[in-house]
Amino acid sequence: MTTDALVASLERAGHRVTTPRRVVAQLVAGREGHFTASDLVDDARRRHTGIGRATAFRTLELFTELGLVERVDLPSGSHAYVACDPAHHHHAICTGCGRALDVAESGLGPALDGIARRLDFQITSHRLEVFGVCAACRRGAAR
Amino acid sequence: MTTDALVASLERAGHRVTTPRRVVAQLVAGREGHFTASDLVDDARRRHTGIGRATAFRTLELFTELGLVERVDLPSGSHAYVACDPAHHHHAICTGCGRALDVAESGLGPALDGIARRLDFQITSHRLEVFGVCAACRRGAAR
DNA sequence: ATTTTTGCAAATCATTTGCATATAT
DNA sequence: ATATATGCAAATGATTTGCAAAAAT
Repeated sequence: MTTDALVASLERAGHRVTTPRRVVAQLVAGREGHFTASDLVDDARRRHTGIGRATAFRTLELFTELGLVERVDLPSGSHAYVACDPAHHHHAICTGCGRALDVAESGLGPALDGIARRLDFQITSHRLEVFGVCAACRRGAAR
Repeated sequence: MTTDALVASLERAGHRVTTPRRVVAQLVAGREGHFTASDLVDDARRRHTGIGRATAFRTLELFTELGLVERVDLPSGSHAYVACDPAHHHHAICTGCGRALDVAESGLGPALDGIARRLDFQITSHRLEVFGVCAACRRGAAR
């Protein structure tokens, strides 16, 4: 996800393109793995952007609404964000490098159908988070 | 999950069985749906148990470690707990009544295998949360 | 006796909000 | 011009921690 793509989406959705939002977009685009809101705030301060805490949170919230960023809950219980494609999907989060790989939806359908049927439960939404080690980290770790 | 079962598990795991822990066990056992730690603290105060905030959090953490209670992340992003069987499983959370139904693991395996293969990702754990409306609430709502 | 647990109050975090000012349209 | 967005600092909420006193083994 590039800075430009983030900014373009903002504009397309009718939000104002401001300098602070550009900066946050840049910080988000520059991230590899997942990060917390506070990570981003620290990042902003460290780089002497004049971005305030509130703006960082608000912009992150906005990006989340637009589906440009997704909020994930780590096993530790803390909240993190990852940049992502607007299409619906899930993430496989590598515990080695923190990167999030996109998981295509396919494959889950039958399992969800089974659950719905067995429990007589009408599913309206679901969330799958997969944790593990990515190929690169497996190779790296074996070094 | 009964108070006794919770207390018995505590004992079995070599933790001291204290009055505050009994009380928290009772409060947990008395809950129907999911609840936050703060809910429990309020509950404790309302009933004039002498339980402090810290104890409530610590006991909840202990129960979680023992697998007697599970921490779930609601779509809102807030943390909640549900009493549950120690066996590994997931929950289907009803947005109507807040109750959590147990989801047997079966059915997810193939989907996870597919994900692991497609992404070349070694899965170590995963979390599935399903949200929707249970049969009782559907009937109730249709009343 | 000894170790674990408790309650309290204070500390720490994360996140949100009010509001006057600044900025994008 | 006007609506929207910003920064600040203060408010809020959730959770954790230090520590002396209390309770369980």
